[in-house]
Amino acid sequence: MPHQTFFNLDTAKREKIINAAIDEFAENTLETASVAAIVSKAGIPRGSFYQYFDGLEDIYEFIIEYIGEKKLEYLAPTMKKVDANDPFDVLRETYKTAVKFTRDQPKYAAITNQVSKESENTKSAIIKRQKEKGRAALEQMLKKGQEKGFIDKSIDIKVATFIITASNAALIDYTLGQLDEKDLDSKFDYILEQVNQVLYILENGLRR
Amino acid sequence: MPHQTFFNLDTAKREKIINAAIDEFAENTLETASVAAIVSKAGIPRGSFYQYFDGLEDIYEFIIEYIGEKKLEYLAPTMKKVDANDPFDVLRETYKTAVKFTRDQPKYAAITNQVSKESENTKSAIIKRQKEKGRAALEQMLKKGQEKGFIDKSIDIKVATFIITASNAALIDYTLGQLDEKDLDSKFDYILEQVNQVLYILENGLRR
Amino acid sequence: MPHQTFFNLDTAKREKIINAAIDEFAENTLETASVAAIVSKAGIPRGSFYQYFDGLEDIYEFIIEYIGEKKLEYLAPTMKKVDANDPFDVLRETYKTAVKFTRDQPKYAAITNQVSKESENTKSAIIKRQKEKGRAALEQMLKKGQEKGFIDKSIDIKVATFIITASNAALIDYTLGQLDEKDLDSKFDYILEQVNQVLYILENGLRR
Amino acid sequence: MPHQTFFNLDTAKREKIINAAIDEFAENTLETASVAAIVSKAGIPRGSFYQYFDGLEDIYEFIIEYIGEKKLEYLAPTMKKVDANDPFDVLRETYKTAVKFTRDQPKYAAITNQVSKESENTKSAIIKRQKEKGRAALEQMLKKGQEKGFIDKSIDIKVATFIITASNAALIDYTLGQLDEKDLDSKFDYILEQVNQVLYILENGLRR
DNA sequence: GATGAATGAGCATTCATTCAT
DNA sequence: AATGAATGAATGCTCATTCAT
Repeated sequence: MPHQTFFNLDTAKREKIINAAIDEFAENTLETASVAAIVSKAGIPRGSFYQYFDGLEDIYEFIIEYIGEKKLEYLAPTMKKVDANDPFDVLRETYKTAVKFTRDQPKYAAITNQVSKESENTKSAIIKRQKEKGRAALEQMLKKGQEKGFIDKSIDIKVATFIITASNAALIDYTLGQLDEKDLDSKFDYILEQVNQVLYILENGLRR
Repeated sequence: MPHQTFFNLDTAKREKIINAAIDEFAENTLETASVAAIVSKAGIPRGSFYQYFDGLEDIYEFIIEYIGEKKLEYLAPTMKKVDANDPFDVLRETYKTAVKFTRDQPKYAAITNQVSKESENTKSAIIKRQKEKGRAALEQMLKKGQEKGFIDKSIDIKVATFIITASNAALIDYTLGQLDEKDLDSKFDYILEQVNQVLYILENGLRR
Repeated sequence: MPHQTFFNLDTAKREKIINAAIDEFAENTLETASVAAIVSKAGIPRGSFYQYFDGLEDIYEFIIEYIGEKKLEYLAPTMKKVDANDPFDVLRETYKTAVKFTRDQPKYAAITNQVSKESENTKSAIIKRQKEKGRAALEQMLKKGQEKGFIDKSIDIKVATFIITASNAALIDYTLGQLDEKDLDSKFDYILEQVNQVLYILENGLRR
Repeated sequence: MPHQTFFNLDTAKREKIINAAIDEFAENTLETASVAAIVSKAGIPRGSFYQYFDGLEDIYEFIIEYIGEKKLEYLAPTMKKVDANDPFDVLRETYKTAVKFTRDQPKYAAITNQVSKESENTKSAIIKRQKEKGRAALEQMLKKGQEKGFIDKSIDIKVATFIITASNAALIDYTLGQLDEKDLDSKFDYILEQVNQVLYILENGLRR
């Protein structure tokens, strides 16, 4: 966890540091990222960095958490609609929102993407928790759908969550790769079309 | 690509080097792996390494290819059965075989697993090709299934391949994490059960 | 020398700082001690430290002097008995008292011990003075013993002081090492026995 | 222990490194010495240093051992004379030789001096061993003297060794301090005079 | 006077790669 | 072709001290 000193900083400076770190972690894993790059991007002295953080891992975990919250905030309104709707419609919309998030915040998505690729048996408690959080939100949604009779009762919701999570992560990764390029808008439509097809299969697979 | 000098080596020495590299890459990504560790494990002089390879990336790509072939050899017999059978039975068996491969050759599987996590827009042509190869084999299988009327005609086979690949990669990752532990056999059965549930959903989703 | 600000502090705070410094210097030399550790142990802000002291060396010298006084207070009553007694009995008792001091105040002794190891040509005036003080007290005692005819007249008292100081410092060091352990009491008796043997030799060497 | 690579170096280079290290350790403790200073003095690249040694501690221990041997070589001829002579004559000569060593090789002596000041309960096995070696040589000498009836039978030789070692170390330290200055020769004579007085006391203390 | 953040020099260490033998 | 030493850039991190509030 960052030291109190970090939270005492004025917002502008804190954001400069956060953005520098996001830049670095969007382009690097924890292993290839460097403190040197972050302090240089943020324009702060090396020593200050260590007054705010324990080290690279510390800021990494902070950023993971920070981005995780942003993504959840982005997706939550959509996912909440499950109470009043067919869960497959909500799922479809959620997928779309996730793809939009990737388009609008590619750096954030790149980091989220890394987390999703982290091995299930990672040592980092924060990454574990973050992965769990994402899964939990989806699981909750599916459970409700099953209770309301939309989803085949014989299906283990944990397994369903597993497949959807995996498919979604793969889609995000695919999207990130595509969106590097320029003709962003046509690509975007094409991706949403693919999303629909993925959902067509999953819906068939799950629906009662 | 390794230099000719590497292929001129007698088999024993070449394998010593290959095994050392496999050991290293099973426990490390390209970024965290080190030439130092490989030459030390292989017991060859540092200079020799550079006489055989251009550098770390060079041997990495060689190993990726090497392992990819091994895995394909392992899976091919199962996948070929598609000509005479219900493709879902074959898919089920293929999943099982993939999980067995993970159990029997955890180092190989760990490396394969890394490849599957490599971003779609990786710069490495070899990794791209390797990922493509795996996908192609599966796609071929599904296409046949669709032609024979087992799979819903309206489904885009590329998308189906996408979901199955993603689900499978996630399963392998999950399996690798579990198989670290001791009560291997009971774990193994449990994993196969999960595989069946995943397949139940996918089958429902795809079958005509 | 500490600034006036330090002496203006209320006793409780001043002692908190002194104790923190004693802790640090008991486990470290000047070179390995750190301001960081002292302020952390004392629970005072970094900036305050520099308002009280010029730096590490400043507080070090203050502590050396502080401890030196404590030790002298501890030993003085014993050493003063020389007026009415055989100086060798007093010397014997002084050695014992020094060993007791080590047992009762191991931190103080550890610091004293460091001073005694400081090179004769140290640059620090305070350490020089402190070493000199200890020597002077002993020299005074021996001189009286020689005047009263207990000590061989042909012996240079400075040289006698030299040997006794060296032997005593070595004994204290030895004692500190032993007293780390648990069976303190039996160790303690053993050490006093060694002290007696050292004194047997010195007495033979010095007595008329 | 230094790596084999270090011993493979040609003598000139190896000695350049040894001398650089001796320079550094003569003026510093292990804590204040730096790899940076050694490589700069030796004129070798930073990386080479780590190809020869594990780190600062490694070269430190090597130097301690190296110097220890040099000193023993220097003193051994003198100490061996004990077989045919009064041990007190030999002790006197040994002290003189030790002082000469200090004058002739002040850097070596400075390092030896540091070792002698190392706490009895040091963690370094090499320092422990080195201290023990010095003690053992002296103890051997005294034991022979006692057997031949020169030394009081009731004296514990270990204790005698203890006092002599302590006195000698203090003398060396004193000598090093004095020899910094210029009028080396007159100082030297003065020191030898002090040595004689120390020995006068010790001889009285020990002789039968 | 109290505070605690800012600063950047300094350190040990690792590493891939080159090069001389 | 084999060898293994040479190289120096790069990294994470600590620290005493200064400075602004």
